[in-house]
Amino acid sequence: MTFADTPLQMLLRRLELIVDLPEEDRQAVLALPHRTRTVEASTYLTREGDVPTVCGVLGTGFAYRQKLTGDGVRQIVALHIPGDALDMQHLFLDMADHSVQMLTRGEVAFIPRKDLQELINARPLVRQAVLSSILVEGSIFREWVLNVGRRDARTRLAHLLCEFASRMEAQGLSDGEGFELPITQEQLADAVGLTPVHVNRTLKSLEADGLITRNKRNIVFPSWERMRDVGDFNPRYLHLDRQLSAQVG
Amino acid sequence: MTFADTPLQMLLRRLELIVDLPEEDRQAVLALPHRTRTVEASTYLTREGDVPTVCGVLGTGFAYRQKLTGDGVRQIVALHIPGDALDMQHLFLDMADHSVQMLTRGEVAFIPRKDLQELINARPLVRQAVLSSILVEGSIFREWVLNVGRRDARTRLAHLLCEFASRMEAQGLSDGEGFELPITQEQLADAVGLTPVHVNRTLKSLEADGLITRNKRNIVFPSWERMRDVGDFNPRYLHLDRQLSAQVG
DNA sequence: CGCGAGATTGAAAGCATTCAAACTTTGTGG
DNA sequence: CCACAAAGTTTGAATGCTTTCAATCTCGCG
Repeated sequence: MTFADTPLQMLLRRLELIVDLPEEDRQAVLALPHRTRTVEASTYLTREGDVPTVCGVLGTGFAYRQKLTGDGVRQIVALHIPGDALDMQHLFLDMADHSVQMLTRGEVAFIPRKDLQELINARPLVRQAVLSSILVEGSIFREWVLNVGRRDARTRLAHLLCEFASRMEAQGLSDGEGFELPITQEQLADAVGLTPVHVNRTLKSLEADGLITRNKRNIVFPSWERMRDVGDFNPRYLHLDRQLSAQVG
Repeated sequence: MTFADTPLQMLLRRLELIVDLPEEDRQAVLALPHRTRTVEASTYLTREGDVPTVCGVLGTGFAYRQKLTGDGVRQIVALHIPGDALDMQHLFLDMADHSVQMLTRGEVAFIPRKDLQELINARPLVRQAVLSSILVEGSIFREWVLNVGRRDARTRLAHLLCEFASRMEAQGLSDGEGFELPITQEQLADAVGLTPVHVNRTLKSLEADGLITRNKRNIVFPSWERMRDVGDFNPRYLHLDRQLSAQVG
C-alpha cells in the first residue's frame, strides 16, 4: 500500500492532512532537491552538537530522538513514523540540541535546509502546513512532559502505546488490527522514563489484564476503549482534525 | 530599568536576541494591533479546549502552562518570563491543548491571531525570529522531558532553577545577584513532577549544602558553577547564542 | 549447535509519596 | 495596629512504587 511512496510523497501526505495544497504547491514539495538513502537500524541521522545542513524526512521505517544526561542516562524524547519530518527544528537553529537515530532500517530523504527554507518562504500554504506540524510536535512534547511527570508506569506505557497507534492510523499505516512497535523494551523504557525491568513487568501486567496482546513486537488492543481509559489517552493534543479555521485566519 | 517597556517592546527585544531586524520590521512589530491589560495572579489566559483568537505577550510578571491528567493531577509544562510570547502554538492550531495561567500579576498584550499571522507572512525576518523562538521552546520541552524522565529530585530541581536563572539573565531581567522565583513550592512540584513535600525537603537539602540561599521567594546561587554541576545544566538547549548562520541560510 | 541480544523473573533496597500535624507568613478587617 | 483566617512551608513516620542487582530463559542468526 503506502510503501511504494517516496519519502517526499509521504511528507506531502502528511502536510495535506493539515492543509489542502493546490497542485502548484504539491509539485513544489515533490520537486524539493534531495537525496534518498536507505539507512540501517541505529544509524545516527543527527548528533547532538552537529551543525545541521539537511532536514531528513522519513519515508519508511522508524526513528527516534534522544537526549542524554551528564552521566549518560538516555531519554528518548520522540518517536517518529513514516512521513515525519525529522529535523524541522534545525530549520532555523544552528546546533543540534539532541540526537536523531534510526530505530529500524528505513528510507530517508535528506533535503538541504536552504531549499526547505526557500520553499516555506515562497509558499504560504506549505509554510502553514510545516509550521502547523512543528506546533503539533510541540504539543506532543508537552503531553510527554505530563506523561513522564505525572502518570504511573501502567498509565504511562498505555498512553505511549495509544499515541503510537493513533499516529500510525492517522498516517494510514495501520489496518486497525494492531500495529508493530519495532522497539526493544529497553528503548521503550527510555521513552517513558522507566527501567527496562519495570517496563517488562508492566507490559506483562497489561497483557495479563487483557488490555493488549503481544506477539513479538506486534501489539493488538482487544478493546481500544479500555486502552484509552487505562492510558488516560485523549487524542486532542495530536491535533489530528483538520485545521480549518486556520486557513481563513 | 526594563519595567518601563511595553509588552511589545519586550517582545521585540526577545526577537532581536535571535535576529537583527531592520527598522521597518521593528516598527511593524511595535505597530501590531493589540490591547494591553493588567491581569491578576492565577488568571487564566487560555483554557484547554478554547478556540484561540488572540496571542498573549507577557510584558511584566510571570505565567505558566499546565496540563491535567484525567484524574486532575497537574503538570506545569512551561514557565514564562517577561518578553515571552504565550500563545505562539495557537498561531495555526485551532484548539488549545493546554491552559495558560498567570503566576503573578502582570501586564499582557493580546494580539489578534490574524494580525500576527499577517505580520509573519509579510516579513521574512520577523517570521524567522518568531519561528526560531517556537523552535527554541520546543527544545526546552525536550529538555523538560529529559529532566522529568531521567533526573533525580535534587538534580531536577537544580536544573529548573538554573534554567530559570539563565533565561532571566538572557532577557536582561537579572542583576546576576540571584533572582526571584515567584512560585509556590506546590507549583514548583508540579513543574518538576514531584510532590510539594519532597520539593520542600530537596530545597532544604540544596540550601543545607550551600548550593542556594533562600529568602522568601528569592534565590541566590553562591556558586553558579556548583549549581550548574549539581543541576546537570548545559544551556545549549536554550540556544541563547545568536543564530548567525540561519540568517544566511 | 552455540552465541548474543533481548525478554523475563525474583528478591532486596531506596527514593519519593502519602498522610498528618505543626508552624510561619501574608493579607484583611475590625 | 492587632487579631484572625488563609495560604504556604516544614517536619515526622509509614508506605509503596520503581529501581537495582542477578540470574535464567528465549529466540534469531551465523
